[in-house]
Formats: sequence, C-alpha cells, structure tokens
Amino acid sequence: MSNLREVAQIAGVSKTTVSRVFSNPEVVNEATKKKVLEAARLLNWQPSQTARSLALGRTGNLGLLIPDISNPAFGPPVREAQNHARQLGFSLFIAPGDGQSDDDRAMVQALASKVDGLVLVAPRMSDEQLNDLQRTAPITLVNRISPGIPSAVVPTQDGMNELVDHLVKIGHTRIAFMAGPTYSESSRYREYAFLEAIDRSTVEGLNLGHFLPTFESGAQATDQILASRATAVIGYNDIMAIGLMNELHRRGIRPGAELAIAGFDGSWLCTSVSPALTSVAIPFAEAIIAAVDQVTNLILGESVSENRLLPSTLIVRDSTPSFTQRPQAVGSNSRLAP
Amino acid sequence: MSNLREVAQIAGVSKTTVSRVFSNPEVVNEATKKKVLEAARLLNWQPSQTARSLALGRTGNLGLLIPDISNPAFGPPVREAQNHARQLGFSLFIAPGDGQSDDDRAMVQALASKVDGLVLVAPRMSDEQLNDLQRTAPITLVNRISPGIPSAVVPTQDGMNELVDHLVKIGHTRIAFMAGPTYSESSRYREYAFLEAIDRSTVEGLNLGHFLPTFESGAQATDQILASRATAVIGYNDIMAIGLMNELHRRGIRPGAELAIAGFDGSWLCTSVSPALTSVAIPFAEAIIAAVDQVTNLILGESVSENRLLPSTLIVRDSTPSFTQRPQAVGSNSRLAP
DNA sequence: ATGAAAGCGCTAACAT
DNA sequence: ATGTTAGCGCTTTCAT
Repeated sequence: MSNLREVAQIAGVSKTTVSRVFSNPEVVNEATKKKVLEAARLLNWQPSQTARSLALGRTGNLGLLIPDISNPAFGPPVREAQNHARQLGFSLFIAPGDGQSDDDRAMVQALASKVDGLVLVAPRMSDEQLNDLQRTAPITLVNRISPGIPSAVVPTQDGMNELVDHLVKIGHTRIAFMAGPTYSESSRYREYAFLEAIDRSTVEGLNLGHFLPTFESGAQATDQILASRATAVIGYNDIMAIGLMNELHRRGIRPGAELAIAGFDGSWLCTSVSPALTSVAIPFAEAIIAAVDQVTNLILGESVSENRLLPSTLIVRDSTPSFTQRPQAVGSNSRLAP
Repeated sequence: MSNLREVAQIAGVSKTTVSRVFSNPEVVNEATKKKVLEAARLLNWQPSQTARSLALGRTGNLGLLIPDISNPAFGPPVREAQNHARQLGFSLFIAPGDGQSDDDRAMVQALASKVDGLVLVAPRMSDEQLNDLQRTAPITLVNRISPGIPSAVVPTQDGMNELVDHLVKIGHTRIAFMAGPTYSESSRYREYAFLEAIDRSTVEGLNLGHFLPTFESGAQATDQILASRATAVIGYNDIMAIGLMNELHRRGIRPGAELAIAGFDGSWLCTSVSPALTSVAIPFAEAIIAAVDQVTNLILGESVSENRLLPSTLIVRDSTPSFTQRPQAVGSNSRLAP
C-alpha cells in the first residue's frame, strides 16, 4: 500500500496536513481537505494503524478475557462490551479461555502486548500472576478480587442466599451443590457462599464435590445426586444444571417435579430447556462494561473507582416449582410436602 | 516502559544484538544472550509489538468474523481456530457480528486495518463489499462463495438432501422449513437447498418464511407450523429449532412424538435439550481452520487452493423418531403411520 | 558473532 | 491554515 508521503505529494500538501485530515479534520481548510481526501481515495490509502500506534504510544485496543466462549452466558455481554468500547474509541479483542484449563496465561500474555489494557473476567490466575500481568498493561477484573486491581464484581453471597431461601421456602430441607473446578475462583466463591447460606438456614446442605463446568459434568453427578436423597440441586453454573436436567430426562425422572434444579449465570439457555431453569442471573454485560470503563480510565490516566458492586437477580422458573404447584413427587427421591 | 536501547546499554551490547536475542536467538553467543536476557528481566522489558509490526510490515494478527457469538455452534470452533492460528505464529482477533443485523461491515472495517488478514464466516455483505474489503487486507471466506476469494465451504445441498431423505424414510410426507433472515447468505443457501431437496423427493414441502435466527423466532413460528399440518419441521439453525421445541413443550405438545424437528449446525445445544435434536452438523472448526491456513498463505504470498469443500454430517437424534419407535401421534397434528 | 546506520509510516511540537 | 523537523521502538542490510 501507499503511504502518507505519496498522498501528500499527489495532493500537493505536506505530510502533516494529510495527517491532520485524518486525525483532526476540523482544523484544516475545506478545499485542501477535499484535495487530500481525493488523493487518498485515488491511492486507496488509509493511515497505517501500526505506524499510528507507534507514534501515539497507544494501540487503541483493549483485550477481554472470557473464561469460556462456548458458554452462552458470555455471548451477549461480549457484544455489548465491544460496542461500548468502540464508543470510547477502542477496539475490543477477545481472548477465549478454554473453559476447562486451569491457566489462561498463555492466551492472555499474547494479547497483553498488543493492547493498551485488559479486562479479565473471572481469570484463572493467582494474585501474583495478575500482578505480573499488570506490569505489562493496565488491567481490571470482573467477578474476581485481587489486591490493588480495580474490579467490577457481583457479590455471590446475596444471590446464593436468595436462592437457598427460595428453595427452603418452597419446602426443601436437603439441598445439594455441584461445585465447579477448584481452579476457578468463581466456583470457590459460590461454593463458599453455598455453605454460608446453608449455615444461616435451617436446612441440610450437601456439597457434591468439584466438577468441570461442562454439560457432561451435570450428567456425571447424577448418580451421586440421586443417592444423596437431596430434593434440590444447585449447579455452579447453568450449563452444569442443564446437563443434570438432561440426564434426568434421559432416565425418565422429571426435573422440577421430582428434583428441583437451579443454576447460576442466568444465560439465555435457562429458557431454552424444559422446565425452564431457575437461576441467579449475573449482570455480566453491566459488569464488563463497568470494567471497560475502568481500564480506559486507567489508560487515560484518570482516577478509577476501586471496586464496583453490581447486584445479581434471582429468577425463579419452573425447575423449582413450589410443592403446591407440582405433581406429587414419586420414586426414590420422593418426599412429603411439608 | 523501557526500550531496546536501554536494555542494550545495560547489557553493554548494541541494539542490534538485543533485537536478535528476541527474534533470532540461535545466531547470538550464549554468554551475550544471557547478559541481554538478564538486562531485559531487570527492566521488565519485552519488545514492543507495535514497533515490531511497523518495522516488519506485519502485525502478526488475524481477524475472524463470526456472525453470532451467542450461537453455541461457534464457541468451540473459535477456540480451535485460535489455537491453530497461534501455532502459525498469529494472534486471532474476533469480531462478533451481532447475529441480527444485516451489516457486519462496521465491525469488520475496524478490524481490517489492525490485522494482516481476515477470515469471514458467512459474512452478511455483498460481493462488492467483500471486494472492497479485500483491498485493505487479504480475506478468505467460510460458508460463503464470492468470485476471486478463496473459501472453505460445507455444501448445503448434500446435508439437506440427507436430512429430507431421512424424514421421508421415517414416514413424513409434509415437511416445513423455517428460513433465516433474507440478508443471510447461509439461510438463502439452505432455503434453496430445501426446495431442491423437496423437488427431488416425493413429498410436500412448505416454506414457512423468513425469521430472525433466534430462539424466540422458533416460538413465533409455532402457530403457523401447527396450522400447516406439517409433520416435520426443519429449522434454519439449531437455535430456531430448539426455540420451536421449547414452545411446543410449553403448549403440551410433544416434540419428536407429535412433531418431528430438525436443525442445522450440530452445536452442542442439540444434546442439551429433550428430545435431543436431529441436526446437520457443520464442521465449522475444520472449515475455519482451513480458511485460516488460506489467509496465512495469502499473507505469506504463497499459493492458495481456491475452494476447500468439507462434508456435513447428518446426526439423527430423538427429535425425529421413526414411526415404529415413537408413540402414536395425537391431536391436530396426528397422522397415521404409513 | 556483533555493530552502525537507515528506515518502517505516522504524529506532534514548533515555527511561519 | 500549513509546513519543518524530530522522533515513536524496532528490524535489517551491510560492514567488521
């Protein structure tokens, strides 16, 4: 491709003028502007972003680490964040964690050197690793707290309390929890919150252990759940809950009716299954957008509010019917209505 | 951050040597290499990608346009493609089309100037617009054909024929099709393929018209489908098919048993619903990887095979049971087994 | 094996 | 309103 100099030559102006036409158009004369634009079009030229970045010391790029791009919970938020970033004058590049590995670093490191700042959603990294990263580029966190790093988080405890309270209210006295992998901070938060919620309640809680955050894990846990005689199960995320639901279907056990199920995230998947899944909806879009605002402020050297808090919302659906609504439970998991 | 010169100074070598340590290490003496590395670590320095890009004339970045990042069909392929790209020495940046707009250009244009090449998956752009884009950066296409642009495509007709043949074989004589939006080339391909498949069959086909490729559209079409007296419905994609399935559930109509349903894409969503969705699986991962290979070849100035063809696979699941397997159909959609 | 010097394409003072 | 000049931080011939 041609370059600024050639355009300047053809337009009969200096390089500076050409530069200005593309970065600060108001300041240049209409007539000369037209000449320059004409020359540029003639050569099919547009400013090299790379050269621009070098001169400016900024790429205009932001990196976004998503733990699992296959998780429908993240699709819509990513799009919103991208639009938001563009409005701020930044391009947003996505690094998809693989959802099942305990280390996002390889992916993120590659990105870090190509962007002005990073937003990490529930990163699977130690505080120390986050600190290292921070020396390469400014970062902010979503649903993760680490000393000295701004973040936007949705407190887990509130949502978990609400969910457990709901289950108790509709009559459950033995509630199980499928935790995600141990390397996931999010899962640890939720696991801890579950135990807390049970503590402050009057019912029995049962931690089924750790599973990969996949659809298959839900099925995998089924035997254990049925044996546990719990009447309600909470999944670390919607995907696992739905995996369980599906396996129950397969075995001829009616989810909702015979075993109450709830998830976390509130992805659109919840309403794509039958019965629709009760879930604690996490406002990922808002959180990520808040974090994007934080990094851009960090980048521009402006002050940044340390920790934004955003509320979750319990969305009750058919997978946790109250006893009056649902058919009498039967089978090995049956229990009497209170 | 510090720069190459400072590192050179501290290590007591020239800039050139430092540069070589990071781009062509074999060629420099072990001892000096160690000194340089030491100095770099001391300053926490790593080469500026931007400066590097400018000098090399290449960014080392690839852009990937995905029509709808919320569609589970694309999550896993994107991850695979990213890994593949990294192995080729490129970072892959994702541009999420919004899935419902008729124009991906804004998003793509921004990317185009920041990458060495682009892979466009089923782009919603005219051939002309694609040609314009091509003047900014080399591009290759997935599931889209445009004159003069290399592509990796999965022929639609074969998959559609297989699917229709299957439905006919299990006894259906009136098959409906929910098309996607008119601006989607993919949908047009599939719509056309459906009509062709019906033509060469002995059964009746029914085109229900165009819908947004969303979960909600599936529900939206339900009335029309029930009124149509079709016994089988093919959705433009899995999401729409599952939306329909869900709505049937809500109305107390049993998908599979009372109305056969099939989708396209073969996303993991298919096995997350009950009954599991029959679908024509599209090997997006392979196709995107092939396209990535094509762009990188284009970038490196190597020769490129014009059009890679990849086969789809019909995956029959419980949403299209044969009559002998499924309960006798009842209600307004009832029909006699052949 | 290492260094000197020119240049990648743009922006930003600082003139005029 | 426009032009001059000096970089931004790296790579790369070409010497040595």
